Order: sequence, then structure tokens, then C-alpha cells
Amino acid sequence: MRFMTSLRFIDAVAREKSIRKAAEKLAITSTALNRRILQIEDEIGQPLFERLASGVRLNTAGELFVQHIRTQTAELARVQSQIADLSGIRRGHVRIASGADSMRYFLPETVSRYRGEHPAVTFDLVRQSGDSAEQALRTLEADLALIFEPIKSADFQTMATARQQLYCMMSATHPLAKKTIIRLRDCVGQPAILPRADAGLRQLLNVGLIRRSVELGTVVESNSQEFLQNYLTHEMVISFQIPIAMPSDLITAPANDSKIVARPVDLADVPAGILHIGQLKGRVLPVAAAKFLDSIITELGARYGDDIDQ
Amino acid sequence: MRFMTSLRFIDAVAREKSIRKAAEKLAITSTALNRRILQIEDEIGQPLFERLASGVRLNTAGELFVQHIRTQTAELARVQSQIADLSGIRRGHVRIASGADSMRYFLPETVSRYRGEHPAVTFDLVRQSGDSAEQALRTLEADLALIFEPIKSADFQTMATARQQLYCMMSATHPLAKKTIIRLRDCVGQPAILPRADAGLRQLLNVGLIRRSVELGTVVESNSQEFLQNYLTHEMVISFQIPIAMPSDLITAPANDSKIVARPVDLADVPAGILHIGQLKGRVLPVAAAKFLDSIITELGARYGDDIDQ
DNA sequence: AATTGTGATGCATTTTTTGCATCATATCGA
DNA sequence: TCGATATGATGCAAAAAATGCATCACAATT
Repeated sequence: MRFMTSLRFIDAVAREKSIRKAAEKLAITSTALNRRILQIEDEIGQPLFERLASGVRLNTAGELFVQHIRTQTAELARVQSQIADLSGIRRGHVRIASGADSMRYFLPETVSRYRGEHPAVTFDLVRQSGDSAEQALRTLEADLALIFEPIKSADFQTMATARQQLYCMMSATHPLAKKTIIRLRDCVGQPAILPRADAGLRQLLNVGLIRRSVELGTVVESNSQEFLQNYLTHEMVISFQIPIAMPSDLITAPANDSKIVARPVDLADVPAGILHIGQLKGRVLPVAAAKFLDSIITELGARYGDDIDQ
Repeated sequence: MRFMTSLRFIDAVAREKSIRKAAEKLAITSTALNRRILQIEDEIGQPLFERLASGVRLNTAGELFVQHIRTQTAELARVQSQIADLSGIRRGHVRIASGADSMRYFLPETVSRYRGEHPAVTFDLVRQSGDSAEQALRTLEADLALIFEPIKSADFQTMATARQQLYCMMSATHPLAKKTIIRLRDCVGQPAILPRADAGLRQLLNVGLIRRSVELGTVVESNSQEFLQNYLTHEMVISFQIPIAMPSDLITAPANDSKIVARPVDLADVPAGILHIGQLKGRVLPVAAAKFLDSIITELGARYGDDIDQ
């Protein structure tokens, strides 16, 4: 959209906090970019940026204006999506910020099914921690966020939730694999590999461990779920996971020859965590995003039945 | 604002329903305007206007897009006003749609007082019937509307109301002037000059007349309040008016030598009408408009005490 | 059939935007 | 303390975009 150019540029400068850096990203010279900014500031009647030796920073007026730019950009996207929707085939672009949990199996499956029905819809999927996912909603870089515990911002509007019981993962030959339900006391001293402390799952687990005075033999911490899962096949260790981050049939229809098994942790030891699916409070989503949200809710309902729509 | 040019142009074409007419108003050639529209349509990916032999008309996509343009324009004005407000002196522009009643004395006085405090704020005051005032709010041509009975649109958000008792106006030498309260039966057959049927006041009066089976000797109908009032000094006729459309001291402190007097009509015959002050539902007003609305409410409170804020 | 209105388009002109070279200034490190 | 290296601002020429004129194609009206 040509008429949005200057606004896009200002947004970019605000994000990069530097005219030259933004210019590079935008593939124009700093001269041109600088001039556009000066021109807008001139039309507004006062500066939007403070000039520092290290670059630029938004002043109060700039904060207001950039906020306006971002909502207008999102609004335009919504209107465009609505207009595209008139022509029959649904078009549009959906931007999702999500923790790693949903990004493994749930989103690939759900996005793929949705694209099967609406091939003209495209997606951005950004793996982010809960905090930055909420931030992405606020800056309108994302339409939807999937966050597993905890929600911090008051701007987050939960559209659906899914209870996620903690599961203990291990090799099929691990002694604990014989049990159908795992108690934390079974795990005392067990070598374990865990996600790092910033993951919602780890926080949930920690609360349980402290309450039951259980200590694990933590041998590896990693923020790579890939690593955690694959490591299980190499050493007799336990790990923990929530259903959404597992292949969809691992619990419901486990293969007999599966090398990895998942056993639920007793809810008395660790209560179920909540996966939140939401958007920026008060925002009207583009058609494509709104419909994909429906699709997510349907899928969660099919899998976990006990969701709560809000 | 330079980046709004194309959008402004499209809005103008939508209003004029003709590229050439709009071009004339915008002081450019139809060529340039036509090209801008083609360009935007190209970027959107589909046409916004239907081309007719007599001009153009918005199609569904165009309706959506023009609606977006209008809200965006209003939002920009609000942000600009908010930014201007940062610099201390309040700046901005307030656009008011109002019936003739408030336009006579109330708005001149109120606007003038407000401008005394904030000289950098400018005003548009458009005299309109109730229906088109509501329409002006919807198309975002007006920030505030003052409408005397009845409110039709669900998009109208009443921010304040003032009860307005009907008054009978006449020459000081008119026989009825001796009464302190006028009953409708006193007016049977009296030569009267009345506003036309589209005025809220006339509708209010009609209901009372029918209820009391009273007929006036209507000698003149006019939609010019100026005419109605001045005619009273030339012929022994009665007219009707509401307080907001009278000089502010005509009721509270009438001069002894005043040629025109106002006497209240018994509330049992004609109930008080309601003057509504409101905005488009859900809209966030620019600072200047919001503050002027406060000013209106204060003034109404001082005059009529019995307003209801909503 | 002629006239009058509409929007669309090729081309020359004007206006705006862009990029290069350079300046003024602030910060950091030797 | 003095370069070295960042930053944003600015004069000027080149590139790109917008504009206006003349004209076309089409439809409705007279």
C-alpha cells in the first residue's frame, strides 16, 4: 500500500531506534528515510523522535503517533482481509506468536488443515517466550498468541483455554514406564532433563517438586525441546512434557513399538497447566485470523474436550 | 497530512459520486484523480467503484474501504489533537452538527466562551436537521451533535440531555401575555405561526394539540426561526419556542420594555422535550471536542440544572 | 443522429523523491 | 588528549512519480 509508506518507515525507525539501521532494513538510503521523517514531523508540527548520539528515540508525541500507525496498519489489514473475503475464496495473512510447545505438532497440523481449506491464506509463525508473545500482540506484530502459563498482561484477551496435564516422558525401557500414573515421589533422585526456568512447564513442575519436597537429579537443562526429546533415546533419563507438545497420537493411540512413552503425572502432585489462546484486548481481527482462531478452538475441543471458551 | 491525500481523494469521490465533480472540488484535474483511484484499486486488488454512465458508485469493497478511510481520518485527527495537547495550549478543531434551536444563542455563547479559554481551537458549526446531524456523526463529518427530539439512530450515543419545556412566544401587548402559564385551551383558534413539521418542536406541539383537541389558526409555517421570531412584532400572533433557542435572559430576567415575551406552556398539556447532546457510539473524540463537550455539559447544568448525564 | 455527460489513456511537463558527497556533532578507546 | 567511528542533517543532481492537456471510447439523453 503506497500511502502507508511513510508510516511504515516511521514504525521501522521506532523499532530500530536508528535511522541508518532502519534504512538498511528498508533497502533505501538513510537520506531518503531521514527526509521522510523530517517531512512528517513538519506536518505534525512537532518532532516525533529525540535525536541522540547513538540514534533516535520516540518522544511522547512519537509514542502516540506510532501507536496510531500500528493500529491503523492492523485495521487496514483487517479491511483488506474483509474485502478479499468478498470475492469468495478466503485470502489473508495470519501472524501467530507462540511458545515452542504448540509450535511442534499442534500448529503444523492445525495450520496445514486450515490451509487445505483456504489455500490463499498465508501464515507467519514466530516462536517466542510468553512475555514477548504478549508484546507482539501489543505492537500488532501478531494477531494471535498461544501461551502456556502464565499470562501477565491485562491487554491479553483469552479467547480459549485448554487444560494441559503434565506428562513424564522416558524411554519405553525405563523402569518408570511400567507405571500408568507417575507420582513425583517415584522420581526422587531420577536423572532428569528439563526445560529452562523461563518455560511455563518448568515453573509448573517446580511448584509441584517443592510442595512434595522432591528433588530430581537434573542432568541437563535446555530450551530446545528437540534436544530434550531426542536425548531420551540415548540415556535412561526422564523428562516432562504437555500433550500439546507431543505427537497427537502418543497418548491416545501409542504404537506398540514406540521407543518413547508418556505417562501422566498425578494431578494431586502437579495440577494441570493452562494453555491460553488469545488476542489483543479489544481488537477486531482480520477475517482470516478470526476464522483460524475458530479452527484452533475446534481442534482443541476435538483433542481435549475440556477447554473453556471465554 | 500528505500521506492521507489519496484516501481523502477517494472519500471525496465517494461523496460526489463522480470523479470529475470531485476533482473540481479538490482543485485538481480529473486525470490525476482518476489515476490515483485506479492506483489504489490496483493495490487493493479489486475495484472500489462501479463505473456508471452518470459517474461512479461505491461497490461493497468500496463501502468497506471508505468506512475505513473515515474512521482512520477521525483517528488521525484525534491523535493530532492529543499530540498538540502535549504542548500545553490546547489546539484542535471541533465539528458540530446541530439543529437550528441551539444554533441561535446557546452555541454562539458557549463556543465563544470556550474560545476565550482556548483561542487555538477552531470550530465548524453546521445547521442540520436531526436526521442529517446523525448522518454527519456516522460519516465522521461531525464530532458532536445537538438534536432536539427525536433520536433515531442506534449509533447515537447520548452524552447529556436537557429537558426543554415548551414556551409560548408573543408580543408583550398580546392578551395571552397577561397569563403566567399558558394552557393549550387558551390558544384555541389563536392565529399562530409555527415551525414546519420536520422540527422536533412542532412534533411535540402536535401531540399536545391532538391530545387536547385544540386547533390553532395557523397562519404561517416556516423553517426560519429568524422569521418566526421577528414576525411576532408585526402581527398579533403566537408562536412556540424552547428555552435553548431564546436569548438566555428572556426567561430568567426579562427586561421590562421587552417587546416579545415568553410564557411556559403547562406541562400537563405538552410534556417537556429532550435536547440530546451526543457523539457517534464507541468513538473516542479528539481532545478539543471532548473538552468542548464538557463545556457544553457545564453550561447546560448552569442553565437548566435538571440535565441528565449518561 | 447529434449532443452532452462520463471515465480511461498517451505523452510532455512539473513536482517530488532519492542517492551521493559532505558536514556537524557526539561517543568511545588508545 | 586526540583520532576513529558512530550518529543525523543538508546541498545538489539524477531518477521517479504525479499532474495536466488533448483525446478516445462509451452511454444516456435530446
